[in-house]
Amino acid sequence: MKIASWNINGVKARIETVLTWLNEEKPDIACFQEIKSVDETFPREPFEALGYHLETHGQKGFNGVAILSRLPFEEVNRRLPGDESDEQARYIEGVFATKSGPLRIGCLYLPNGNPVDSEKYPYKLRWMERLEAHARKQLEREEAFLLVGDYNVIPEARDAKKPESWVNDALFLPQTREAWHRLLNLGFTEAIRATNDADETYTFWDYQAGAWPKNNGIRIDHLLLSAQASDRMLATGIDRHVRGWDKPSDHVPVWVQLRD
DNA sequence: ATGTCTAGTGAGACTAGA
Repeated sequence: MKIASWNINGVKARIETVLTWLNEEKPDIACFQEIKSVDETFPREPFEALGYHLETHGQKGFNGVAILSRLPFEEVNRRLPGDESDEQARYIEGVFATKSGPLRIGCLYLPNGNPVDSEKYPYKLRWMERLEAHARKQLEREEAFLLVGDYNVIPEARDAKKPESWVNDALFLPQTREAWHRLLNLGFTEAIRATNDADETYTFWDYQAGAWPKNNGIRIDHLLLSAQASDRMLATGIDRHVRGWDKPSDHVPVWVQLRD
């Protein structure tokens, strides 16, 4: 089965692009970030018409996450635990029954964190601590567990065309990458890098300054797999061509195929 | 070439967030 993640940058502005991609790539499960819609006005019908079950966790104006699945949801959890005062819609988790046992997928939109001298950077780091605590707890289940989404983390210099321009950015600061490595070191496999060692492997190109035609990209969308999930990994991919379509998101889909 | 896009507000020559 194919599990994809994509920051779509607004579901209403992207509906035709997203439907075209779903018809082309036919993921079994698709995790979307930045839906920029409240749950009540999310355009459910075109996705349900393609046979998807759909669970959303949105808010007004920005952020927001959603999971589409051909399999029915056995369980849905909204919000990342650890801070009841956090109002930002950045995490939704679904559980599905598969032939090989339960499959648990967390869909996350990790805070950007810029500017770093504002309250936004400490919020990002606290959010990463909460994600690590949640991941540690869920890994104890010893299930196939995936944490996928827009991490807003550039793991290494080779994950940016121009790493020098990111050295003081919240996506690449040492504290950000340390938190990323603490998460990975709980025992996750980073699916893209485990299967693709190529340079210039990116998932985001800014709308500004001709970033796409210059291939001035960064790799910030990631698929983290528990041991039980990575044992079933067959293939991964980045749907880079989608960035060249009309009305593109600034991110492209990333996906992993698991043995059923 | 710091060259864009989306949603919200309320009607902008706007703002926030990314």
